[in-house]
Amino acid sequence: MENTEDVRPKRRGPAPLDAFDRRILAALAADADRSYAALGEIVGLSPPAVHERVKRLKRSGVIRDTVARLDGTAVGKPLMAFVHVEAAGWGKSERLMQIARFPEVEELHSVAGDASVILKVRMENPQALEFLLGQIHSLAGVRGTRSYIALSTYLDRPVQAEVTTEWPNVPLPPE
Amino acid sequence: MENTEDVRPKRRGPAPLDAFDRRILAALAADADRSYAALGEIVGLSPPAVHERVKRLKRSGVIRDTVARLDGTAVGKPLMAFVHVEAAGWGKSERLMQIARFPEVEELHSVAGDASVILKVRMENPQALEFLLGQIHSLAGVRGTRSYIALSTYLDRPVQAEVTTEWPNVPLPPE
DNA sequence: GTTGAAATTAGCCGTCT
DNA sequence: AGACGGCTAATTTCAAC
Repeated sequence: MENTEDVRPKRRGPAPLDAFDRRILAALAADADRSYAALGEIVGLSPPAVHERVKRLKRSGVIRDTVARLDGTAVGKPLMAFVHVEAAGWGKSERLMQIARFPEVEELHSVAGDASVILKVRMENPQALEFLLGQIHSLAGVRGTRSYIALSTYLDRPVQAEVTTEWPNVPLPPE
Repeated sequence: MENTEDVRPKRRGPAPLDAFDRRILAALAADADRSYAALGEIVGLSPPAVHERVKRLKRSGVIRDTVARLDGTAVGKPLMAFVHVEAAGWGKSERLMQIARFPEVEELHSVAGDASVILKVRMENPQALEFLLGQIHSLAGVRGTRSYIALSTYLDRPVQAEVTTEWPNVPLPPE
């Protein structure tokens, strides 16, 4: 055979995740406070094997980081809101990025839709939100904002490793 | 003295967080993969003292859990979107709650504003979003939805223990 | 990937400051 | 309430198979 080594050299892009990887990721996304031994029991591997895979998944960036999730109310931020920012020009100005410096701002996305940027913020009270909105409005090119204050949070979980497979037509099991 | 024991018995509500607690929470929210010895160095306490506090913070619920945060694209969900659901009656129907069963749904909040419910979803492709929107529209009382597809995510971090104190007038440091 | 052993670390006493 | 010492059990980590 000749000339096969440059056609799809080995694999392009990141290594695909096998069933073991998926199970490890699902387990760690649900609770990262687990020993490799416990993980091994869950996914069906030995502790060193799990350790090896976790190390690889971290290196490759599949696992971004592992963090403690705090209770917003307990740390003095009972008020959560999404803020839609409508920018005149093109949403991503360097100045706008600066609002990420506020610890109250947790997420910042540019989006397609009738908003240029969506922020997720969490703060002490409405006054703090008012102040932040003032800061945003003071930026050049900001046409307006719309805020959606959370009344209740029914679900708040990290990225799930699982995907919906029974597809289509899983007509939402009644109750 | 008489009759002082029922007036503010000791303390009501959760114990307030002191400066050490704040530092511990900030460190763990940024990276939960730390030994108590390392944490102690950061916050200025001995390992046992840190251990004691972390245990208390977990018991009291200030630390909800510690999780691995996965890369959406790497797990096959490159498409993130916020979906606003406008419900006819009162947003929180039991049926609507059932969409939390989809692993693609990460957050579900009822909000004040011109949307009854806001969902954060992450999925494989637009077809998957179309399917999910179909499921939502099939629910009784759903008047309509508006979707905001994320083009770029500039910030995505957990609840921060810090709060903005230099307040008001921190005019967003120029670059 | 598995097994088995070594080096760290976690977890838990006391007691002292 | 925290520091310190030591102690045991558990976990991480590295070795060989």
